[in-house]
Amino acid sequence: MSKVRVRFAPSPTGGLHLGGVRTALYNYLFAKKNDGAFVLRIEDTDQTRYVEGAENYIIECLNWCGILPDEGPWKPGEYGPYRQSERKDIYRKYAEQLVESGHAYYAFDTPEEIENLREKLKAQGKYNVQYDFQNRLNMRNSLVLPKEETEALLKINFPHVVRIKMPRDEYVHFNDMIRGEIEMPTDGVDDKVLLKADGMPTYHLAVVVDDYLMKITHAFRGEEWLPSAPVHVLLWKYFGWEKQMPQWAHLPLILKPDGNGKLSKRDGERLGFPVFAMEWNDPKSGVVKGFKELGFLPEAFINMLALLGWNDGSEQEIFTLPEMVEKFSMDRVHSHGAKFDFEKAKWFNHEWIKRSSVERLKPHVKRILEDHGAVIDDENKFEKIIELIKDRCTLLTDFWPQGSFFFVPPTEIDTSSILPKWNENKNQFFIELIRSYSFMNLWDTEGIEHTFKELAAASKLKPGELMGAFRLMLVGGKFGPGVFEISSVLGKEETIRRIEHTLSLLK
RNA sequence: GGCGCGUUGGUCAAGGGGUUAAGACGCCUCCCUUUCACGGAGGAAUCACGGGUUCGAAUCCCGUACGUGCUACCA
Repeated sequence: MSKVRVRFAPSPTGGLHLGGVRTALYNYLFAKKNDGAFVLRIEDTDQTRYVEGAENYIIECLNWCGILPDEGPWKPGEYGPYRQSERKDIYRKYAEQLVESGHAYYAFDTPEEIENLREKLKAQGKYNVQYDFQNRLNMRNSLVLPKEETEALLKINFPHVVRIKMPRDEYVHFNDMIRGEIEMPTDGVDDKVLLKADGMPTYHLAVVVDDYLMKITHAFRGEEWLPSAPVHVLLWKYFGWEKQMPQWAHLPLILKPDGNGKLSKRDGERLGFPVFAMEWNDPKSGVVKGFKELGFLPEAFINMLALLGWNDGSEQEIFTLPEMVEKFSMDRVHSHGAKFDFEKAKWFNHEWIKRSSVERLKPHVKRILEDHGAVIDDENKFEKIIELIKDRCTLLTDFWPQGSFFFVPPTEIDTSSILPKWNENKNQFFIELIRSYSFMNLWDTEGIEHTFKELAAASKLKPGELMGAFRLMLVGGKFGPGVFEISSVLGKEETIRRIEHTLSLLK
């Protein structure tokens, strides 16, 4: 058997959304699992939808996810070029080959003429308004025109397209790795344009020619392609490449969390969660944040995505990329769509943060804290802080609200929570605490706690009555790790300073 | 409208003739913690509907409903 080769073939038309990343991920997993090659092919045949910068952005996203392809426009292998626009000259020859063999034809109809056909058929009450076997003989194409006229039109380069001549009353069979044997009637599909008037191929022609030329063995794409699959299968057959046709797998859709339909960029804006992997700056509509900017770890992001439509049959939900490579199989991918659940996505991230080492988290957290103006001058302290608060961070961005008090004294100290029970005894306790603390030489958690509790006992106060206040002084609120640990990280001077500050507020 | 694909708690899902129908998210209760989380123990909640086949159906078959996709010189 020949070497496994798969491809991810996005159009550079905008941000890379969840569904796209998942398709790329499944391609990656399948390729690695089978010791094959993962190819990136840019499908930029629609020049009207082309967006500057989208290609590099896609590569950056894949890189962030850790699933960079083995071949692609930036890293050519032996099957380039990897942009379809740069392969333009290849396609015409194949389209003409099809015309010669009688499986395709030239069509000279202008867009207006086709529109007229649609209008006419609609007026007749017909629902199937298609350029197909029922109508093609009424149109201006090489099927009805005399041979000389066709040739004359081609000679003067009259705008034309090449259309496939879909057979009538036939069934196309093929095997889908997820859905099994599929049988589809050819009647339902119209005579798809294969080569456009501008000389560019449509998806239908390009995908077949390129998959063939690039020796693709397995072709994975979204479920939305299923209805036109007969066109592609027929093309493989008409070209005489049937034996090399890749194994198909049509991936389930990722759906909106609430209503119905495919997840779209708009849904993210509407429901308040990202749909892109990384921030995308659209030339027209502006900047849209991605999972990365929101504080997702790439490991968590792809883990979550992989499980949206696949599982290994066990109860395991947290997988590293190598684990997924090992466990992945296309026949365990679902045949039905899944609604995206942002809450669950965040759970994956939380799990990953909890399980990640301080070392792994360090660069991310450092960036986030420094963005808020924190100065990290003590590596040991910094590591200790991460260790102390990582369990309570769902997103990487939470490290700031959860840890800012380590770097900056709390600006808001809500004394109202302790004021009702505040009295002179407590005030006196903290005054003495400052004194005791100032005499301490070894500033460690145990010592801080011991001193605190001993003094509390001497003052005939319960530690519980005092710790809330102590926490408030250090943190500014009712949250965070143990107070004595916080104090030990903060240092003696800073601890005393914060006690004094709050005491002054309570006067 | 036509054609395709699908349907297990609110969501992700395991299970593919005999199960008390796993597990996870979310929600609720309790424990731990003199904070907030983490962690632990519980709880509520599911086989779309109707017919078959079968001793027996969530599981196989047929309908229906619902959802979703396609129906472009877009991918």
